[in-house]
Amino acid sequence: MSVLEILNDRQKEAAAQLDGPVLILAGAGSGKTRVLTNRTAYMIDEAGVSPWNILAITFTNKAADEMRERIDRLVGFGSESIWVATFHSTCVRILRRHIDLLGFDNNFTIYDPDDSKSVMKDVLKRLQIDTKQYPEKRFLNWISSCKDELSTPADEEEYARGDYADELFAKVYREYQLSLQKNNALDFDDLIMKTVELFKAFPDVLENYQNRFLYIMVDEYQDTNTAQFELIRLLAAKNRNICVVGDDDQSIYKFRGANIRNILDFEKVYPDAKVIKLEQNYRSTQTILDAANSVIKNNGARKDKALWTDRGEGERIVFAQTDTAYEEAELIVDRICRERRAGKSSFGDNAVLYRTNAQSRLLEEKCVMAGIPYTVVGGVNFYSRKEIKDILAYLKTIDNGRDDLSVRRIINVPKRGIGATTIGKLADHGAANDLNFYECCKQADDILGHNRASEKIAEFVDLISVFRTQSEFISISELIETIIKRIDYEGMLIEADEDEAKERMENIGELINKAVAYEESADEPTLSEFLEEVALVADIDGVDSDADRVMLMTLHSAKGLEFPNVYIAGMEDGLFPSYMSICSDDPGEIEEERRLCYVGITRAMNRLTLTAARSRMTRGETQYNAVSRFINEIPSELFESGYAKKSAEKKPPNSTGAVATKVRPAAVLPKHQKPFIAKATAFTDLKKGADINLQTAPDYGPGDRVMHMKFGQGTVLSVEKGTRDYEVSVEFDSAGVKKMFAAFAKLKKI
DNA sequence: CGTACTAGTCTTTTT
DNA sequence: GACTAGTACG
Repeated sequence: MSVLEILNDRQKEAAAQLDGPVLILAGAGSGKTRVLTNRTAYMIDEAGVSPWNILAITFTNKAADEMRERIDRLVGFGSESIWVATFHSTCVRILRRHIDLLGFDNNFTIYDPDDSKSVMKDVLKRLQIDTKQYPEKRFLNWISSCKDELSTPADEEEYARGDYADELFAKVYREYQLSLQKNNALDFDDLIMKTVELFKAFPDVLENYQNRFLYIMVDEYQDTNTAQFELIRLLAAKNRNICVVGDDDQSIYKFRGANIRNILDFEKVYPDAKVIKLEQNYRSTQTILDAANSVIKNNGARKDKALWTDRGEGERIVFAQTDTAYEEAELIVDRICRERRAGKSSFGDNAVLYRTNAQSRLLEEKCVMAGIPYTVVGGVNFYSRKEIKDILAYLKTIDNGRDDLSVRRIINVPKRGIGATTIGKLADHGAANDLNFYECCKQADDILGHNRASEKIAEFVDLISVFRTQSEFISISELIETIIKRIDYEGMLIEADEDEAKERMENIGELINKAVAYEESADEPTLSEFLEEVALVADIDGVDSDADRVMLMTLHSAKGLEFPNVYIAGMEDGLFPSYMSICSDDPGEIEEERRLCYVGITRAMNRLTLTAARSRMTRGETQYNAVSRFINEIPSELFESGYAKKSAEKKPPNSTGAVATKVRPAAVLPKHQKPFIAKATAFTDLKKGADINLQTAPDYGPGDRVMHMKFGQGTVLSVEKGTRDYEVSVEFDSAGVKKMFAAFAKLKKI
């Protein structure tokens, strides 16, 4: 049976059209991932395309992993040699090989926004620019937009001509780039821009990739920016087999440079493009779709679409307004508990979505009080935690001594008696003699004279060189453990704050787990590659959608996901749509918020609950907000009666009968928990398939008690033989049921 | 050189 | 209200 068999006619058409440019306009819930995966399977199994010639680009690692897994289940073999990756990791992969052509070292480091900020501070200080008048953020945002648009410092200088402010910006941009280059570092935006630069400057390199990627697919095309558009255009220029999938109504990343014209004008750029619309929605009830459609139709320029479903009317939408944000959180938590007690849903069926991360706090508090297991997506990124950044700075220093930022971060962590004066002297010397900071440390004796300070520096240099030597012989996880022990990081944490220390050490434990997982999944694990994977992790990537937990996240993070029950909190004018968008002169800003609302509504499969509070605390001040205009855009007959009253206490009528509310579609998300980032496998080729080293069977079996580093004690439920490893399912006493690979989990029988 | 306090910022969303 | 960066002082 053909892999296309299970698709509907439109989907089939989209999947079977392999040659030439293809634009798939895929409405929310119309099965676009299914089309992409089955299209790929069709290429390999039925059209004789080599997996090696396929490139699939997504925005998040999570999406990439899911796509690979689903393809894997469809094709017999070879899926591991498809290049499935995010824009950023694709570019890193290419730059690692060729960036020396642009004057960088191939083992460059990737700076996160935090690092970029430090560099910017330094630049502004050097140029003696008053940060009160011109805050760093403004420069950084502006530089980021330049890079999204592929504009170089030279372009900006040219453009500025005479205007003082513009010239200042251009000068800062130039200085900032020089600083990065000196540190042998790239920021996130550079990854895309430099790759385009590389392809334009070295056509032979580009051709090499054009010859490899005969078939290119891009997911979430509505969110591409100019640089990404150009990257794809270049790669596809020779063979023109480019298939893009997206939904202009779900374009929600304009603030990050996404250009909605990329999808709206696809047919202008590729006049011979085949355009296919997927309009049948398999996710939501008619009521939910009606609500989504009635909101989005208030937007101007959009591709005409009419989503429909045969799932029936379903339950009405609930709207509830409370007096305070506190009560709002209570109401939501209350409903979730009640539903669950009534056997109508499990915790994992529910997601609470909101506009701003700050809203998560109250919801979290209420969940804790009610004893509800929950997961917050986003907020403070795991990798921006202090302890993680410290350890990573050690690793970066060991890996690439040219990264001044990392060296300076750890030179006095833990305290070694090396102060700001000493660091300043070394940094000045470095700037004057064009040396990087670590080199100056090595020559501290000459620079500072032989004294206490230079002795301390020498000790530090020794320490790093010992680690460097060790790193040649031991694994990354062992290296981390060695560092922790050698510098007594735990002791340092305990001294700083005993209560916090435990949690911080647990986070480091988690980092070690991730290092182990990486080493297991990579062909030839290297420290550089590990560091780059870690740099490109998104909040949503590590989320396990199968755990029975309520999910709390921003509307942005929710894109691409679906849940039986969705709550959208904070439906208030000034919060959602945001105050900024309401005040803006550009009506496009409200339209973007409306698309965000559309995304939120269409996440719901069976039931949608919208809530608002009359007052809430923002920045320590109480604000009184009106009900969101988006609520008024939904026809009142779609709401359950009792709308706008204190409908909290009112029992929802569940007599609609048309739709069974307990149905949990099988297609939600892949089953097994991903061992961290599987991106490394994205680039392995067929060699690996031939050389499968199956783990030896674990020494435990169903019923045995085992111990896990992070989750503590638990009971083994099952042990299944997978393709590369044994997949173990364990019920932990405190953490619930987890599925994991035996090799990564390092379970100990007890 | 290290600590403790203060002032300022943040809150729109993120690879 | 929380966190951070910068400053003054021991």
